[in-house]
Amino acid sequence: MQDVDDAYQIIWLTRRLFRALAQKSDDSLQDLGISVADRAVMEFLHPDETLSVPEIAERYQVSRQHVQVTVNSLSDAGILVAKVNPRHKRSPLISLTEKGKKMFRRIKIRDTKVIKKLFSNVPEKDRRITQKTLATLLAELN
Amino acid sequence: MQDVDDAYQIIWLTRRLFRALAQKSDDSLQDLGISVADRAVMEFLHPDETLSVPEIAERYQVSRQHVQVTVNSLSDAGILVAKVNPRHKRSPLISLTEKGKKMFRRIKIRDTKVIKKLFSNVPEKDRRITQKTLATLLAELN
DNA sequence: TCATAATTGACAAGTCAATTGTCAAGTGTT
DNA sequence: AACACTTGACAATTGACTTGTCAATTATGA
Repeated sequence: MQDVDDAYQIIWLTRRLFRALAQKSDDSLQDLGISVADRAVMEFLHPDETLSVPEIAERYQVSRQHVQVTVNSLSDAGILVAKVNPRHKRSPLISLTEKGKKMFRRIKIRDTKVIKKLFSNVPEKDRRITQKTLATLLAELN
Repeated sequence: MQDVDDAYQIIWLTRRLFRALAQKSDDSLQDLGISVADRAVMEFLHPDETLSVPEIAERYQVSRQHVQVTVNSLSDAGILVAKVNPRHKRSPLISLTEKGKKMFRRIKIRDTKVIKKLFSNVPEKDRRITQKTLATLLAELN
């Protein structure tokens, strides 16, 4: 079973890592008053994407209702704007406001610092292979 | 920023993969009537570990209250037993019953099949590197 | 073109893994 | 014996989702 062993470990580590990362991410976003889910939505729109809610949901692979809620709350906070969608009166196009862009830039700068430190012991080649492996697994699952 | 790019991707993929795996895991465990959290606890006890609830919590890196709840429900289901702990009257030692062991063996066999298929396009060397990288990252976070 | 099907926003309720807090019983330490 | 820690039980809460339903809008295909 040697050959399945690493595979098992990878799956287990994914679970653990996810939780540890979510924790860290949460802490880091707390002072900005946004959640991990908010951040994810912002990522899809940064810097200049213009998408409808269902489009974001599709890329995020999450229910449109869920995205709707976070988009609404980010709009209330002045982080996103809805512009009229010529193709659909009921489904406006969402994008980041200036405030939203500035905020996301700040988030990314902070993240980059943390990530650099986090990966300081992982050689470039290993990063590439890991990235490729995880991407393969995700593709396989879909 | 090329050097941070793979790192970003790895983190993002971890999120996605986690959700996809949880989904899959959930489906696969459904007919046995156990949850992903239940499965995780069983894993710590399989095949012959004997641990108190706080000990499981520590290894799982999760609150003892959370473990307590799942241990209680698995005990009710006859999957775990509590034996008197000579060192602590209030904190019994938990282990798998025969039924629990049999169930976990079944789960593992199923998982192995799925995992083999899932990793069929990932060469052994890449698995090793990925496993090592994720372990490094997790260690770094703790 | 007109009926029917699909998409969408809003709202509601629920799920799942997990957390935090509190209490009382049990333990260990000085 | 006094005090601080550990533990199980119970309760409330959170965050990131899901599913379901309704009514408005848009797309389609006979």
